[in-house]
Amino acid sequence: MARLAFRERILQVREDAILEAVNRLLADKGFDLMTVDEVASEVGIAKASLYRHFPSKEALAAAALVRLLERTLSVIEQQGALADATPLSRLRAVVRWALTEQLSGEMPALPSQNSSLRAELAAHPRYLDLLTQVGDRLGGWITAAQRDGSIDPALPPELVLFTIFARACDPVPGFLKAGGRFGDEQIVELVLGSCFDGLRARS
Amino acid sequence: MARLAFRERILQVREDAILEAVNRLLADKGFDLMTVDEVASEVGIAKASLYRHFPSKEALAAAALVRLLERTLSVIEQQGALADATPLSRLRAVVRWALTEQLSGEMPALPSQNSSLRAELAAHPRYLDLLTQVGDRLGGWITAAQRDGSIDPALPPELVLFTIFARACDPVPGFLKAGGRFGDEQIVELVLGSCFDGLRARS
DNA sequence: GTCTATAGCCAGATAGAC
DNA sequence: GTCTATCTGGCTATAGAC
Repeated sequence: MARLAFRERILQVREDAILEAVNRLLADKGFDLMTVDEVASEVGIAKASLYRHFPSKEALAAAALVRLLERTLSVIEQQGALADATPLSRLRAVVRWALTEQLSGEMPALPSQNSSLRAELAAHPRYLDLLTQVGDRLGGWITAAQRDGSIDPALPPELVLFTIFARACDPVPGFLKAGGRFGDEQIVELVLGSCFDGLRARS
Repeated sequence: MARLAFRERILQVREDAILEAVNRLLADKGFDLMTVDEVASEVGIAKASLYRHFPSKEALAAAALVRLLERTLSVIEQQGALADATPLSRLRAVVRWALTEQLSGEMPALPSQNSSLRAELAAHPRYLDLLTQVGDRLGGWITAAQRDGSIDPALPPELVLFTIFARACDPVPGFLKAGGRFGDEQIVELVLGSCFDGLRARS
């Protein structure tokens, strides 16, 4: 019994290593260009062994995205636990986290419009459930921020939610980093500012 | 001689048809998922004939992107010719055009980070030249708008330029469209507003 | 200069030994 | 359960007939 649990722990650790590699590769090249061979060699196991853990390349990516949503939820819960935070400061903190992850190469790219991954995700109950949870939590803060007047009450809440979501795959941080004039923290604050404050001057 | 010119016109028309098909497919599935077979069948010619016009799949996509930049420049010049326009209104108009193109499925997706297309584009003189021209023209308006106080003078001009560029591949319009609650014109104005005015309320 | 047919390659998935 | 070796299919690119 103890041996079995030990075995399961080993498996768990290996799956974590697999998903971390997938996560990095998804961030680096995206789903289409990521090959299962690369994943296997990065983890240091044979491709056939990967297919013992996950039935397909799509399932592999879906599991990595589920892991990402779980991490996102934990960030959200952490923010929710802060006693003196406002709805707006919580939203900003979540976006700041997403931008930081993206700049350190740990934020998977969105699957392209017509990818086989999209179909798999649309039928993946756990993924959809987590996505809904993230949307609900953020949505609650958004409407609260609109009630307290910090976020423009005239904006449809979906627009705000999607705009926040989209920061996770914003190409602007990468452009700024390629320019070389700014450090990562500066980039995060610049993009964060442009997202919430806009490009127009505030009087 | 007249026959030769005629022949060239035919070729030109065919190449236009090819590039339009490529443009649509790039918008729909992106470079990696677009196959040369699809392009050929959409145009109604054989794949081998395509390779008479363009030496590779990358060259095909590069030509479509050059065409996109040429269209962009013509929009810019059209805006520049308006006598009573302000720098800010010109920038808004260009972003509005890009969002409209994207919503009607005619804005190619950015090549993914590690694509073979990136390498080809980085060595494509005409592409780079056009990109610089677009950047210079928009950059001029941006600094002018910062001088007249309509765009926040504290923002680095690159940030503004990249943020404007990035609207062309913003996933938010697609999300809003999928939601079904808004028409295309509404979506364009909403995203345009969130880009320039930000999410926070303006007092 | 357009077609059909095919070469050559590469990636996802699997068989079968251990 | 992990490995090596292989199958299979699809894609880019080209050869060769007309």
